[in-house]
Amino acid sequence: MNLKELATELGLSPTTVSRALNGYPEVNEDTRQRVSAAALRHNYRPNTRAKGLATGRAMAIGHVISMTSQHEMMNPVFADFIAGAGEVYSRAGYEMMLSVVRDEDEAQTYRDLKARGTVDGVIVHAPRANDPRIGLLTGIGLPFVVHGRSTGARAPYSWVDVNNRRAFVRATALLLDLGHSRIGLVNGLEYMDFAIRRRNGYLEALSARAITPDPALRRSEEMTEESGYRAACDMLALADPPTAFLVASLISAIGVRRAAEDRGLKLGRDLSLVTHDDELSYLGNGEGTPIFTATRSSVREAGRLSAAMLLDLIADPTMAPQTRLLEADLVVGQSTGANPGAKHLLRQ
Amino acid sequence: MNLKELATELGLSPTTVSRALNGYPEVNEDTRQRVSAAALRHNYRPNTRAKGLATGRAMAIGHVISMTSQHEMMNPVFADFIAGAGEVYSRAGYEMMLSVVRDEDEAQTYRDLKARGTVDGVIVHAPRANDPRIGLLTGIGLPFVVHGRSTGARAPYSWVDVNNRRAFVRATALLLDLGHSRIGLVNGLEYMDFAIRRRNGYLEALSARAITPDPALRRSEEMTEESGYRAACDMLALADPPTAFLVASLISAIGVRRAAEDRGLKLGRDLSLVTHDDELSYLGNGEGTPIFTATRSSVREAGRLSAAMLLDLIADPTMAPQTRLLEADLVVGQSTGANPGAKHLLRQ
DNA sequence: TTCCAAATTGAAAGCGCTTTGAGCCGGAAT
DNA sequence: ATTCCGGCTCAAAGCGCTTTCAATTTGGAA
Repeated sequence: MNLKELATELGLSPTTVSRALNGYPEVNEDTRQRVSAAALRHNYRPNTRAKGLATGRAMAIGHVISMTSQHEMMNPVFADFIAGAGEVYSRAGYEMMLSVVRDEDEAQTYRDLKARGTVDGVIVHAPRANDPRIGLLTGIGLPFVVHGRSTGARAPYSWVDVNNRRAFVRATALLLDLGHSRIGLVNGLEYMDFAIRRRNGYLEALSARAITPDPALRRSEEMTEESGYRAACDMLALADPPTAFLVASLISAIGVRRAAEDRGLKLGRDLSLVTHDDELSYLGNGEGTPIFTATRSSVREAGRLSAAMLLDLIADPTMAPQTRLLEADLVVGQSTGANPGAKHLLRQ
Repeated sequence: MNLKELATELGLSPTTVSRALNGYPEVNEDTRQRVSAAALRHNYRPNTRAKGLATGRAMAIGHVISMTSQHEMMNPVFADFIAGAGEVYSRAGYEMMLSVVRDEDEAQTYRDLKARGTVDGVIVHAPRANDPRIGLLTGIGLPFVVHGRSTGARAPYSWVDVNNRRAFVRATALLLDLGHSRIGLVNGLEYMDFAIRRRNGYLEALSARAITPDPALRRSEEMTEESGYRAACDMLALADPPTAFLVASLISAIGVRRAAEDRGLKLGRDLSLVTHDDELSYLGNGEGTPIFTATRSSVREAGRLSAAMLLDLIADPTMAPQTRLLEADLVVGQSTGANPGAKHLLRQ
């Protein structure tokens, strides 16, 4: 059933039917009722492509997921982010298009998306320092919002990000307050912008207390359970091991916990741990008291905000770049406690 | 830059340019070269919507993710599944469309997708027993492939599934062989088809050894770390606790491990555990010897196979429904061992 | 030399919608 | 009575592509 058929059946012109369904004011109310009823009866929906062709709008947003050929890692926060974004798109009548591409094809993918008019805008995931995608997208004139930021970007651009630096400053300070001075950082890959900011937060908090950071207490890897485990094992095997860990993801934190338990160390008593928690739906951090003390920020909410911002940008292309900095909560759970070896210091 | 402009610049008709770019045989080879070069030079890409309108094909596949309003869970295997499917789509020139909808809107979403011609086919995720989507999609004539199966479906339909029953029969048998007779089942929600099949496998293996299953040793919940933890805590607190667990997901298994460690039980020594492992990219099960003994099957590969099957079905609509049953590997890791309390039995 | 088939190109219609510009009608204003 | 206007409706063009059908050219067969 298409517009023409529907119009014929109603004894109206396609013009009027189109207007009736799109809420134009000049159509008679009775007519509109008749049209709506008929449309409903036949489950009529305007053809997406025809409508898009006529209006010039795709009513779709692109998400490009690039996969490094070496370690084909699917970003675990991705699922929750798009769940949030998807809610917003649905409500606004937009579709979400996903492209899974190899790293080296990413730039061409954006160019294609623009040239073929497949989408009205894109969300940029997992930005790095000096991320080339920002310049590229600005250049080709495809509206975009970055989930995260890119240190080193020259011109302004739209983004939604968590205050990663601040979160890790506070987390580090918490551990320092508990008497820990040897704090291991189990970070994500440090070409990722968020990881850079978290490291900076960690270093900043240490230097605020005049503590010289020990490079042996820093690891930067893909955030898997396995890498968290290995990082913790290695650091705990040092002559002067850390008494606390600051971890970039709940998944890595689970690996750290496994390493601790391998050595009979109980978290919160023998060893402290603070992790970042993206509030992934399938990885709850305990229901009452959190299992892990954590810097917490909902990635799903970030998805909602990014999507809404992008739709605004598309609606009004003259709008200046928008930014939104979210603060992470610092929630205290069962994985932190005073440094047992430093009790005498705390008593002073 | 559109077709007409490109044609004008080349002094050709749009017809010829279109044919040249689409590889029709009747165009002169020299002409084709000229056209290709010009297209490349201007980064010309045919407009998706115009092309779709003219050909009647959307060149897009839909994935509808429904979210129960109660517990807004994003299926953790979803990300890896679409990574696999996405690879296949890209190679074939298809786009992937994602719709995040509320449970109650799901049926209407499929109808819309069909009526608006947004996609050429869909993948059905997370099927339940007697899943209404199968009848619906068959009825409206939208090609589809189910990732999983639906017990109780009347007519044949296309699917890609793991042999869940068999996997859990084997896993249970392994535990029985190790002398465990009280085996706790930490299953997913049992309206999910895969969970039904896993439970059946478990029960079948028990009855094959004439063991009466104890309902107190069975839990069926959403597969989160927290629910795994709670299930294990509850069962371990029984007067006659299980000596082994069979778990439906690596995430739940991590919760079970936490429960075990809370009570000072070491996996593989004091308590055995076999879990299903979907080989999620961010949740590796150890690199050498697996951490958990597991029934293993790559969900990413299932994504690839499902996508390929769907594209075949779309290419030839007369094709009969296709099916593909994958066998899970049973890999022995560090989480299983002989039942310490049953050693005397084994020695017999 | 004539004719036909093959090779190559183009004009135009059509995909299903939106939107511009115009038309029609009845009643109010002049 | 004439003009004008508001309220509705419609014809037709156009969005950018594909594809049918027709036209033209060319080379060789007759």
